[in-house]
Amino acid sequence: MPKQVPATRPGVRGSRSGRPIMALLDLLGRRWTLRIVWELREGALTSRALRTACDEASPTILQTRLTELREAGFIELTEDGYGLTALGRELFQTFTPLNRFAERWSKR
Amino acid sequence: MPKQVPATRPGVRGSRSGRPIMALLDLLGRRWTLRIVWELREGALTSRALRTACDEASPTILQTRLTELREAGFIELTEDGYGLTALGRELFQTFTPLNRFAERWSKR
DNA sequence: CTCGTTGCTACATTTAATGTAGCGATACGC
DNA sequence: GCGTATCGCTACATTAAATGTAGCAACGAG
Repeated sequence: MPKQVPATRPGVRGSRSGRPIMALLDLLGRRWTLRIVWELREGALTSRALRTACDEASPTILQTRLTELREAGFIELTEDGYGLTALGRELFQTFTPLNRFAERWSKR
Repeated sequence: MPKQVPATRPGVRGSRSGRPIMALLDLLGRRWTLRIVWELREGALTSRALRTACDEASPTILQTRLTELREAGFIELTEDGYGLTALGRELFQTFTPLNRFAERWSKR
């Protein structure tokens, strides 16, 4: 009996509730997803540069996440490499405050 | 050769860069973590109620995440069940805009 | 043609998550 | 006292996901 699987959007769990936030939280709550968006914040990176930026994460999972993020419309492959779409930049900005928060959190 | 493992804070990867945001992104980028914080947004839940809210996620992983989130100082176990700490509520608020964004995203 | 880099994939190994069951502790009514 | 119901939490076998290594085809530069 699959648990989170039956998604209405391919590969995105939690969609069955009809609450988009669940699908989004599920997508972002996969390993490296947040990190990828974060690393692309200042401009496009080639897939290999991105891999380096992501602590040499395995190309397998990086590719998987890149595909998911592309299907979600957050990133795109341009001639400069992978970059955030307008939507992706919007997404990034919604958790920009996280950076400031992380600084305070680390000092707790 | 362990990849993300050598954390300075137990169980939190990405800390070696010294950038707190990496440790935070890593912690939040684990399955169910974001969801748990989300589900506790309106008040404490017992572990079983939380499990129900989280689509019957397995108690094993829920317990793991709850422990991690407690060590991170985001949640605590009170007499009402698990609830967000002051820090946890702060964290939640940093990605509150995500909800509004998710609505727009789902209509793309 | 050769060399280097791109995006991307195969595949075996290792790690994480799932699903089911059940523990001890606490609190109820009986 | 005796059920019995819930709490937080754990054991453990199964299944799914991530890792690490290697290498592909395609393109451009020299």
